[in-house]
Amino acid sequence: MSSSTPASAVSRVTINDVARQCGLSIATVSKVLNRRSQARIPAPTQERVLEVAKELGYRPSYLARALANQRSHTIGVLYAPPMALIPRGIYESLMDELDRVLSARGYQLMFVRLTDHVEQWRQILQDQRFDGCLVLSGAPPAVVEMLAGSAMPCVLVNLKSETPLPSVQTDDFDGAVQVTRHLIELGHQKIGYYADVNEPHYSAERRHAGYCHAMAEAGLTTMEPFGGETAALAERLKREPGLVSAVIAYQHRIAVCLLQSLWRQGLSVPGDVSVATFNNAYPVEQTIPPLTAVALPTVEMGRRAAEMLLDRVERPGEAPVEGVVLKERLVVRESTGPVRVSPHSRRS
Amino acid sequence: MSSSTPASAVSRVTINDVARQCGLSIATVSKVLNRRSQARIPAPTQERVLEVAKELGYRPSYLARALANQRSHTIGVLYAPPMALIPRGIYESLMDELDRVLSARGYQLMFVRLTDHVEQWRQILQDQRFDGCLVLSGAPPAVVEMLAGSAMPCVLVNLKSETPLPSVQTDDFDGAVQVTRHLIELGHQKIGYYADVNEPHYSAERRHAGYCHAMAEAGLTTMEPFGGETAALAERLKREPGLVSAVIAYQHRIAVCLLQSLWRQGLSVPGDVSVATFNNAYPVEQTIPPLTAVALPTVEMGRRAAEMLLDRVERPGEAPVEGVVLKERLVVRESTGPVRVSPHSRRS
DNA sequence: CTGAAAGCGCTTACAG
DNA sequence: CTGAAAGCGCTTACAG
Repeated sequence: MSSSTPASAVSRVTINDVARQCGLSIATVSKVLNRRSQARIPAPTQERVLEVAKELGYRPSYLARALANQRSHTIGVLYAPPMALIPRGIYESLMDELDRVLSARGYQLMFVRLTDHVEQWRQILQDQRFDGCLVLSGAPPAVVEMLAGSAMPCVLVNLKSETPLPSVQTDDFDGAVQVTRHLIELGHQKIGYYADVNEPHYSAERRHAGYCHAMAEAGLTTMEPFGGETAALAERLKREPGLVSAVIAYQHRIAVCLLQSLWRQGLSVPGDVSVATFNNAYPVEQTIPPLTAVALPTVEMGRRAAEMLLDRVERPGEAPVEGVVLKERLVVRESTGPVRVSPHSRRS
Repeated sequence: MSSSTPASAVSRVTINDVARQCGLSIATVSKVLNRRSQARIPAPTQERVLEVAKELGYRPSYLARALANQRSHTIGVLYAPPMALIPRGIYESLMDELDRVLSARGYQLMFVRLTDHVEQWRQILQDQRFDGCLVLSGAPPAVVEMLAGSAMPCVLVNLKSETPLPSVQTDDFDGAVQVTRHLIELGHQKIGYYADVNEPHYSAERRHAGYCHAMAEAGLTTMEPFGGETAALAERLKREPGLVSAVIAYQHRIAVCLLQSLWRQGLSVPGDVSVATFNNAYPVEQTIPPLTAVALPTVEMGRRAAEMLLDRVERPGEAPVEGVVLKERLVVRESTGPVRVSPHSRRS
């Protein structure tokens, strides 16, 4: 086998082989295989083509077909490391739904890592391999700008941009209001908010704003958000028992860490302090105790993003730029409970 | 804009535009752009081509290039749902490394869900879009068979097959021996093994065999593996305090559940029972207490798999079928501790 | 050093 | 109803 012949191309059967075997032209074979209704081809001919194609194990070349059609039926999914290849948590089910919807309509997903090497992805985004693309949160502004200036249909997923591009976002303000009200209803008055300093995502300010809104609405005083390491926060909560009786953590990963840090300090949840968070993603159900969390509508996000994108791909220029904002839903578990009269005085 | 013109194709600049602008043929432009060393093209000509290409924003078409070269520089990653789109835990860093190595060598990854709809993926695997593929554990035997019968270069990742195909696996037997010995050194004698009934993976028997081996080696009696729900197991451990002083769980997810179930029963870890597991993946470091776990060499798995595949893609027919088996490494944390003389008699 | 031409494997007006 | 031919955008012997 010569090194210039890819193994995958060995003795490949093409449309020519099928045509020859049938004694027909490739044009006719193509029409039969693509079920062009306007070309009325007699049933017997059709059957023969189908039969021969099957017999020969003919598979149309994706590359040739895409080139001729000027359409690849491939959608790019753009994401930025250091996020893991597939961003953790919420994206699992979102991706699954995206893939489900798109593959049902004949499209394939291709993932693109947005590395520092700008030329690499810029190339990929412009080399005709995608019919459209989905941009996940975390993508650098340069990507969004480039797409805004190009004709490539795209939808931003869980991402906000200055440039007007279609997007699917979540109502984090409302989610934050929901979880804060939940704590207030449990009798909490001193409720802290634990921000994630590493997160430039749009939800950061919306969640904090929602928390502030719900607190003000109930006539409660908002505190300066906590930050830094969970260990330091837990230690402080231990030292200052009356500081807060509940903490809302910006997202599930830091909430999980916080539970561990509180455990190390001997503080019980929700006995000494209630903990609630955002993102109803693994492992919030398996923590000790299970975490009360605001669930993002991940499946719906995936579905809407996929549909919006396909609309643009299949009817370019028709769909207006729209920003969909989906509601979140509170899932109450055991990490939040009624406030105690005397905050962990027992222990301290 | 006509609906027959994809938005992404609008006013696309091709090699013809560049050639015309330069007053050269497309052949020459192609040579310059591909840096064909044998064709000695004068520096001034080269510069002009490069300049014009840049000025026009020319990007070679992936489809045309791949079709002409009979090489797509795209690698398929085959995985099976119900596994999440990206299988959880260990695959995050494995995928990241795969992608890193492959993209450094000019290849892109494309993910393919192996759904029930067999024709769909069979099509994709044979339509010339991939130069090779990686098959992740969980893929149905039908996929492996098909690949074994085709000329497509492929490597099985963390997957065992009847058919002789190149693969990267882990030494789960040895990993199990390591963790069992660790518990034995801590003084444990009654060590249980908690199997995952839903897991047909090859590691299942190897891990159990390694456990049996280490137990026998120390002259200890192996018990029948536990199974079923973690809640039931925890309840049983509560009822029968002397049953075991340590449990090895088949994988991290069930270990995380087990910790929660033990907590519900009021059993302390490692005070009442030590817990160890496999897969040093999120969230084993954040659990209460942090889990002792056998780490799979995920980064090395990714690297080896990528390299083995590229060898086959770039020099077809040369590389022999090989099965690489990589060592695992024990990471000791707080969920395992010395055996207690009187097993949680305090409580029961 | 450069280019005309064939080829990669399809699709699609268009003409018969 | 069927097929010759042009076209999708490249690469690569081959000839000059």
